[in-house]
Amino acid sequence: MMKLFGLADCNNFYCSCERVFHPDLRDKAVVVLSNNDGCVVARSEESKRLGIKMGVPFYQVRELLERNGVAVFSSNYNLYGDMSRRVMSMLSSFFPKIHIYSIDEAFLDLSEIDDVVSLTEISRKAVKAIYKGVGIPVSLGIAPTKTLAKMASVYAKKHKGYKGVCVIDTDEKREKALKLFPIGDVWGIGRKHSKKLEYHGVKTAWDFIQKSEGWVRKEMSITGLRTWKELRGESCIEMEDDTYKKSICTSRSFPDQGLNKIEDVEEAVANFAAKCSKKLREQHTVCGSIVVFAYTSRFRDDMPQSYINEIVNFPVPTNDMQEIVSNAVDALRRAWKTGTYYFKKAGVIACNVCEDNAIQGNLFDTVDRDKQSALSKIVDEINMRNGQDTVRVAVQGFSNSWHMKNEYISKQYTTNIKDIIIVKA
DNA sequence: TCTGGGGTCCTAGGACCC
DNA sequence: TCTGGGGTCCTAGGACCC
Repeated sequence: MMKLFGLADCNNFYCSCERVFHPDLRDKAVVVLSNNDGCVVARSEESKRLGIKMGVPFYQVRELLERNGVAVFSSNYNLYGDMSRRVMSMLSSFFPKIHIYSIDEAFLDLSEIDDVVSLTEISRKAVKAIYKGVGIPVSLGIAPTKTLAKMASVYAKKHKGYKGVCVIDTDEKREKALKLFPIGDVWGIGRKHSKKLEYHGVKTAWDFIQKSEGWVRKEMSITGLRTWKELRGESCIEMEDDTYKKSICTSRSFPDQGLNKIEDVEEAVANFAAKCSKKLREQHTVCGSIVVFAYTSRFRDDMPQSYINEIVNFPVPTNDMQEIVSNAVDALRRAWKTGTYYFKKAGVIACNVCEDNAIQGNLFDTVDRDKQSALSKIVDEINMRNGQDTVRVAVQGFSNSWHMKNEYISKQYTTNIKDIIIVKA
């Protein structure tokens, strides 16, 4: 009996989400833009064929998109998050142990299953059911290691004949798959390593595993070696336990030229800090410190540059909104330099995150913790019932100067009652 | 003119100690 | 002040992922 991993990957996820609510776009070119409509972050197959690259700035391809009648959407994370939850919940009804890896991917623990034939059948059933139930096409790869399962999912997506499921369970299949797989597409091999490997004559994943263990260790450190071993069929990356995030970041770019007034940046930072505290509470953790950062556009060498990076250490780890927000704003004020700078991006990072049941008391701690955490909890509840940010700390403000631009946003079909779709009889 | 957001892990090098 | 080995801890930066 062979231990196997599965990887379920939603095809062109954001585009597929938009298509669910625009069935007329099912075979048309679609792209989804990042926040502020800055870059292209998702492309349908048709858009990829037009030569639109991942991450390209929107303004550089705007004309090409218009000329080809490509449907353009601003990113709608409420919608994608909700669709993701639906896909994951259906997946876990077919496979008992899954680990959600990203908004559109999940690893499956298939160690209990020893019959590959029935496994393939179940997997095809799952793919079919998710498409029927949620409307999202999913590709499923199955193999003895996570890296190979990722590779298998790419084949499952590329070749219709697989019916959404590709299994690499023998050495012959593995060799064939590796020989056809470009080294830069391997999970764990990024741009830098791929360039270096190509320089050394490595074009495919197969070429890579012909290199010696010592060479790989020396040139690519132990992470590269892990990828090498996984491609050879030796599993090194196990299923993770569901744990909490070790750092939590909330940040945004500001539209147009950016913000130069401290009040505006303060307001943004206050909101980022509040959001961080909420994320901390949601995963039942506290943070020992935060970093407040803000910087000007690196693309504008004609304008003065500034980089703020201010750390706050808390006497006792906290997830309290009031405490995190006021400290973040103080830190920004402390680090603010005189002069005119247009800040293009800012954010708050919560660091030294640990579980909230393990807080160590501190002699100099003066805040009433129980009272504060009760307050935060009430704030979260009210916001959940009545919509985001119903209750806020004063400095979070209501001005609109730092908010995002999203000209092409679709509606909140699944999460906002006002936008519920109307079915015609 | 307009260039995303949120993570993890590893390593090298500096500070500091004996 | 210079010389020297060896250890730990921290941080910045790099590389990767989606």
